[in-house]
Amino acid sequence: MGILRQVYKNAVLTETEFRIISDKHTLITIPKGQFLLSESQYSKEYYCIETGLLRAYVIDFNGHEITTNFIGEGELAIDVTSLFHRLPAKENVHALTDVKAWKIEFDHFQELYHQIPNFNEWGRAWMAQQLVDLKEKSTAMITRSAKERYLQLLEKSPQIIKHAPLKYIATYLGITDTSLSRIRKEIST
Amino acid sequence: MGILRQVYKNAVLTETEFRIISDKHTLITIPKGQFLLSESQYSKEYYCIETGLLRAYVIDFNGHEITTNFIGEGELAIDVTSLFHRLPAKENVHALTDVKAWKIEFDHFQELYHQIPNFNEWGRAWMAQQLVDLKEKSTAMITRSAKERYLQLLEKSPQIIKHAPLKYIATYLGITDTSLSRIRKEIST
DNA sequence: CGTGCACTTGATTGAAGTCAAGCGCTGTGG
DNA sequence: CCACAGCGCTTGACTTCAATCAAGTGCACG
Repeated sequence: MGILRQVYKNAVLTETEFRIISDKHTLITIPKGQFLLSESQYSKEYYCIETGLLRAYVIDFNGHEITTNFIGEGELAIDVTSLFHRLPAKENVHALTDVKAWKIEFDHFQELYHQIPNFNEWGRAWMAQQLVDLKEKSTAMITRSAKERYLQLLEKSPQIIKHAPLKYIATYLGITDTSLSRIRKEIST
Repeated sequence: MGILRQVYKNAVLTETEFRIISDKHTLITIPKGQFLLSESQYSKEYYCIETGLLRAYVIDFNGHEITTNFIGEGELAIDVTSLFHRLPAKENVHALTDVKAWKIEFDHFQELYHQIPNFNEWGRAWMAQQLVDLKEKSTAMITRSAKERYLQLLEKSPQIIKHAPLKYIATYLGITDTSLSRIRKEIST
């Protein structure tokens, strides 16, 4: 409830519109370890995270998992391609902790999207923001050392460092778990 | 003209709708070297490229240019953040060759976006595709060697390798011009 | 109690960066 | 018309960051 206000806070909505939107969301719980989405499945909904932490990852060409994203409170667990392009998902999403989340069906989302112009605007703004974030991560990969990227993540999202296992954080940062372990050692001194 | 059909080919439009949309575009020419957009400016339009090649880049924290994108025929030169969030641009965009492009004002785009639902859908699909492409580039940065990334670019976009100077391609691939020169040498044997 | 998982640590290797010099164009001004 | 400055690219010598391989520790859990 509170979290939905936060998720949609950048949407310019009347109280009635917000009610219409939030009524389409249902609260669910996801036990630690469970998958919200697996590769090659079709995604039919997205989730606004109320509490807990999730991880999205892909399998690379030699079978290694690469963490592409962590999804925490107030963020959306969504596979944009699968949902909007109606294609099989390339990503896997699973819960790193027990999770409470508000689920919304794509069909409902689609109705609201066409019915409420400011919800439509919100959707575009959200996508634009995703692009910005990803671009920033990309340039950081080029211009920053592994240690700097770790420190940046630590500052920006301490709850990830706190709750996610080292090996998942390592592939998110684009390094091996060995290197991340050494970085931590170096920092703690 | 032809290129606009290509740009909007994934939009489900009636002939009339397509006409309404393409009428809002005006053909312009951009001489080699000229900037379409500079850092800290506000972007008020976007461009569908008819012919030629452009480069987008950012300046990193120690003053180096990092190429974030090349934009060629049938692609869009656009700063999503600046245009949609009405914020100063973080990117610079300039022409690597003489360029012909169809320009459209954001205000016109915005009208069409609200007036033609399938144009709206097209916009969302385009953004979703941008996200996919950027994610792919990100994971390639982690999982592929510099040489592999270069070969991938060579295969997918030979016109970039052909027309862009080595130093621009290097920062796009996340390496130095020295390294790219060595990679080329190695490949040519 | 032992098997597996998360993480650490050491030794070595390797990919790419840095610094610096040099080559071949092009373009411009004396 | 030549001189030389600047740019785009190459090459060599050396360094460095992170990967790899391998062993070891501590802890959770069946």
